[in-house]
Amino acid sequence: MAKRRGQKYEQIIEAAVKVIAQNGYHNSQVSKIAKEAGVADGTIYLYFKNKEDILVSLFQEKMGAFIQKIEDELAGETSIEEKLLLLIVMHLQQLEADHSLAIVTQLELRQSNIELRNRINEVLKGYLKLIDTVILLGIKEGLFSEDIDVRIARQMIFGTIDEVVTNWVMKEHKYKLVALAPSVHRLLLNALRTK
Amino acid sequence: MAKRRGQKYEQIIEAAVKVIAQNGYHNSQVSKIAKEAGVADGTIYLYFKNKEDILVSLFQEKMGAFIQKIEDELAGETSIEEKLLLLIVMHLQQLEADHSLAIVTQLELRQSNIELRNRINEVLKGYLKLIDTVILLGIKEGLFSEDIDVRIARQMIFGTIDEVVTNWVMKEHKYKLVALAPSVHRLLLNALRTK
Amino acid sequence: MAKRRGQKYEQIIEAAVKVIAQNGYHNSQVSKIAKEAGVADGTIYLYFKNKEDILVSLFQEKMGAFIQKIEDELAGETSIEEKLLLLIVMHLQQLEADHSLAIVTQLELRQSNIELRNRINEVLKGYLKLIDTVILLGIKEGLFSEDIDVRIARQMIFGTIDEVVTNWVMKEHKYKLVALAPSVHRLLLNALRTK
Amino acid sequence: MAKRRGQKYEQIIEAAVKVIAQNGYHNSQVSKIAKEAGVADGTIYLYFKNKEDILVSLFQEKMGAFIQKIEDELAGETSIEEKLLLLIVMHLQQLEADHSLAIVTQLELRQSNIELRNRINEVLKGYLKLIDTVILLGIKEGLFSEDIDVRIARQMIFGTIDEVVTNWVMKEHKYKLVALAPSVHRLLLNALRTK
DNA sequence: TATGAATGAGACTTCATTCAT
DNA sequence: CATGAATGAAGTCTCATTCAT
Repeated sequence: MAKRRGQKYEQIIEAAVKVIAQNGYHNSQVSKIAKEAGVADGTIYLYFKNKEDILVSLFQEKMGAFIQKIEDELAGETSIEEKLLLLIVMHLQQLEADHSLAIVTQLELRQSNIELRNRINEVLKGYLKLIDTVILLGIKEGLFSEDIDVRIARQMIFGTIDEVVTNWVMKEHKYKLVALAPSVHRLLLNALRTK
Repeated sequence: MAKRRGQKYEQIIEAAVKVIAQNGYHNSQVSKIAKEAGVADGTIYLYFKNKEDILVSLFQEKMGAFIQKIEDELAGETSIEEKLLLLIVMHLQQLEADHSLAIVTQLELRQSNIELRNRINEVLKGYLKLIDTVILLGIKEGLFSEDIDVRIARQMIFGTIDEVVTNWVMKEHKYKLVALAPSVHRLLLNALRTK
Repeated sequence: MAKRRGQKYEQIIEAAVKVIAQNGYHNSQVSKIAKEAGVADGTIYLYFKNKEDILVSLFQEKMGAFIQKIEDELAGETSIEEKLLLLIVMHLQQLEADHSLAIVTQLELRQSNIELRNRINEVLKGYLKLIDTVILLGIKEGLFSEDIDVRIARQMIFGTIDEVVTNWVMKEHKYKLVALAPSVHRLLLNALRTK
Repeated sequence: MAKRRGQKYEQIIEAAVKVIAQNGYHNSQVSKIAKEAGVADGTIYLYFKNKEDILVSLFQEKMGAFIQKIEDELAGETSIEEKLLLLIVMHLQQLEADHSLAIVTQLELRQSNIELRNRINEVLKGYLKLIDTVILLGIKEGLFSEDIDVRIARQMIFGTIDEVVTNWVMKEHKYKLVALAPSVHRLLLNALRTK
């Protein structure tokens, strides 16, 4: 099986997001995904090595685009403050724009086994590096304190945004997520800013 | 089945922590836990309604003690700064003291289904309230800004500590966890403090 | 899974022989065997490691008894001629007495993969050694020529009897198998006898 | 689908022998044979009705040539003894000359289902008739005993040679096969010869 | 209370065959 | 003639839970 891209590849990824968001990770049989994608069960295996590969690919595709977008936007901003705000806004925005994807990334994909989790983390590394870049730039420009432990700061930024999104998902998207960006931004900026 | 404490009840809980930490959530069969606990498979069902109930009970027992300890200690402290530091230190300390438990709470139990996750969150509420108390007290005493969104602040505090612990677990406990408390404390305090 | 013996173990073996003889090797699903044995599918796996293990065990059990019987009888006979006749008669007799077993050993079990075939051959070794013993004794007593290549002689004896049985099975047991023993005996004896 | 010979037909047959000898019967998918033959999967079905048809055709082609050769050679010989020797020698020789084919005929094709086995036996009939001819001629000429049961004698001859070849294949061709011909010949001749 | 043998539902994946191009 | 992407049926095995002892 050489991995192939193509229309069906996309169809299956989209179907997987939808089916997993709707039925939960452990109740998302390959046959269900195939049906939703409008292909035969066996066709899945022409595009993916196995079921787990669907999930990893899903995360790679979606997260890849996610990171790329943020990266592109960040390049345009000049001030650190705005860079941080933009990062938060876009993170929240992209997940708010796709409820199914939010459910999958915040809840369902975390039910996977450790091995899959590690592969997901591999993909996440790109995003974490982006965060590091902003922190380091902030320190360099004197906006953030030199004493900051970059690793801990990154864990704070990611941990905070992630927790905010997860709470929103578990509250079943009952409120506007992006609206929380300013509060989050203020807190994180405060945390890092030189006093 | 009337739930009942007893020596075997404890034995099974401890066995579950050990087995899950060692074998992973999805490879921790009831029979394995029973064997580790030194009881027959059927005996499990005299003490727990089903497998999920073992996990919820595990979390309740361990987290209950966890929260209680923190609550007790916090009562003794006077300054907000020290209360926050204590909360962080104890959170890290307790998990660092029990690697198996850390693996189970940070990684394995998150592989459970949504329903179980909700029941776990129910247990977590006690801890989150504790955090809220500290924040509200800080605001009341004028140490923390009045503009703070308490919910977001709580999510930042919990999200940050949780992310720090998870990273430590995934790095296989290669460094001292409590040693990170001051850094975490400084960042979080900064975030909340009136400027 | 520690292999257990017991009533169910026997039941499953017998059911397997019957089902395989009736439906053919490749159409004998575990569920079919379980049903015939009057146990649940899962029960099979309390007694056998996997499906292949049923087949190997089946062969070991049946062939073990088969060889044992022949060995016991042979011990009683004195003359080589009669030993050889007895071996042929018992081989034919035992398979004629159990048509299902004959179908399974002559046709169905040979459809198994090489690995299983090797394990089956391992069991067969006991029988082949028995044949060797007769040949060597015959040579020692001067009845059989010293020039005989024991290995080839053994292959002739086994190959001939096996072919005779297989033909009988494929002709659907239309004639008396043991009735052929004298003819087979005469030919094989002639082949080996000093001239 | 009118069956038709042609370059590709041969290619596919040769590919099947090679693939089956290398990968085993149950691991020889149509796609693997197609790839080895250098044609598309679908092309197989322009030359063969289905997968089984490849195997039967393979056996027919190879065995047909096999029998023809032996038949031709036998015609030239005058004495019965030499005819029998020739038959043995050629049988061993042809399989020794093509290890892949030997593996396929002695081991792999026997893993096929009963139906296929029957069709293979159909092809074998030509060979068995050839053996019968030699036996009958021997009896007619007074070299072989009149008491001989021709069917049993044929089964002995074929069973013996077949067993000898199978043992050679399973010992992974570690010794010279044709070298065994004299021993086999002596035994079989002895068996049949008038005393 | 305690045991542990027995149950049986449920899903991933393979691969021979087809057919539109 | 030739291709190869797509199909979809079908089977082994695991493991939470029960219940007779």
